[in-house]
Amino acid sequence: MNFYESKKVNILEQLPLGLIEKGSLKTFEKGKILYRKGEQDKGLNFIKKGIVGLMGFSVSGDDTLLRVIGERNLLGYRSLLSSESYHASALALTDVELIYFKFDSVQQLQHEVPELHNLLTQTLAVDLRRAEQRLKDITGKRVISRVIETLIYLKQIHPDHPWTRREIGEFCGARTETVTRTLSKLERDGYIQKSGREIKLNDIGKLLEFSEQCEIF
Amino acid sequence: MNFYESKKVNILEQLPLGLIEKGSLKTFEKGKILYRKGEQDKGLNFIKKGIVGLMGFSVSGDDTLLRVIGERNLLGYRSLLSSESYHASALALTDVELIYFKFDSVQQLQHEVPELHNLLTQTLAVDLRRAEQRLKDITGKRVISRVIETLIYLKQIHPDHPWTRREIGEFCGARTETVTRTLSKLERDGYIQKSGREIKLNDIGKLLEFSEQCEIF
DNA sequence: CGTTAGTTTGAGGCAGATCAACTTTGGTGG
DNA sequence: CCACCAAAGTTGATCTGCCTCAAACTAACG
Repeated sequence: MNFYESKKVNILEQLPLGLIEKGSLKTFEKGKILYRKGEQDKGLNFIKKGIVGLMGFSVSGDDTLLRVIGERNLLGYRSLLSSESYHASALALTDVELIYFKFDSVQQLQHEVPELHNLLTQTLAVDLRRAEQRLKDITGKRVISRVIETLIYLKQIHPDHPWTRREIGEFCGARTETVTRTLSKLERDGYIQKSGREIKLNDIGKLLEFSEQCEIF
Repeated sequence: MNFYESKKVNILEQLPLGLIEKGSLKTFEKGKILYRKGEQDKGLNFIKKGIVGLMGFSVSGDDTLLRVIGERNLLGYRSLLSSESYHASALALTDVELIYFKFDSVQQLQHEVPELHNLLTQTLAVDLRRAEQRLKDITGKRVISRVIETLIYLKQIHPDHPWTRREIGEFCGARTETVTRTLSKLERDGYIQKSGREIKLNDIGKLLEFSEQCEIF
């Protein structure tokens, strides 16, 4: 079980119809900010359509893609459940449609939809594993392994999204130029195929095998 | 609110006496492994005495200190709440005494001690913030800032523990030699005082100010 | 007091960043 | 449908922060 392995969970099943009806629909164009680091808001956002990136922005321009939230997933639960303000900003990586649910407190969530509360606890636990594994990878592994694992992960979440070199780099801690060079090498060695902006992974098993090879001194 | 800021929570208040009596006492010498990555166990460990490090071990020897669990805190809740196996190993950083509570399932925890379940959810959410902020720092900031913030954080958790260069480095993604050099520089510039193996922070505000200065360009 | 773990300092190397110039892609409006 | 343009990607040259290796020193502990 590594960070790039992901089980898809159907959050929708845990959202009672009554709740959904109370939610309000919002739309954001690609590139727009859904919310900013530091803002305080006790609410949940259900991503109906599109992909959202949880971003750690930096003055010097080396932004980090902390988390990727795909369709039919929730956003904002970490802040709600910790009663903290947002620790990062949410960016629309595509055009996004979401349903926003307002809560007054964690207690309300827990009381009104206890199953959802439990599901979110579990999601937090999985997110934490993923973040800590990436923390380990980012210092311990070379860039080629990180790019490979990031490719696999991002493709899994949203196979059809044309992930940019920038996004891949921001996720695994590398510059776009470095990602480009790495992808070129992977294509030369027959592990992937690039056609225009599209990246096709030939064989995930072989890729992971190659990734491990690269770590042996 | 950054990763190195930490609020102390008293878990003990949430542990009913009945539960504590059912727990079993275990002791580990410094350097011993409490549990290993991959093991499966539905239980909680209450650290009665000592400090535990959650470690990401690596064949090449660049280990990562993922989390530090101090006295009167719990360990093992991420695995319990996600129903996953341990994603990292737990290492006794000092001699450790703990009380182990066996659970059959998340449901049991939630049913028998719902307040504890809620507290753990909140803890997960805070841990996730911390991990993601470190993820951002480790790529975006230079080693000197990371060492400074790590010093502040580790000192906060356990002021009296003689944190080693290795532990500091394993926490912030740096080699012991690099940590040594950084600490020497910080001492030369009057920000800290080293006496033997002891590190004294003169002024946390000044340290953080200096940390930010180092990030300009 | 010897042994082991931790610290310090120096010299040299390298993975990946940075800088710069150029090409390709894909969306937009005329 | 094509021309245009901004955004994304590529490639090369150079630089550098931190790692690596090595060797000596110091603290802690049975």
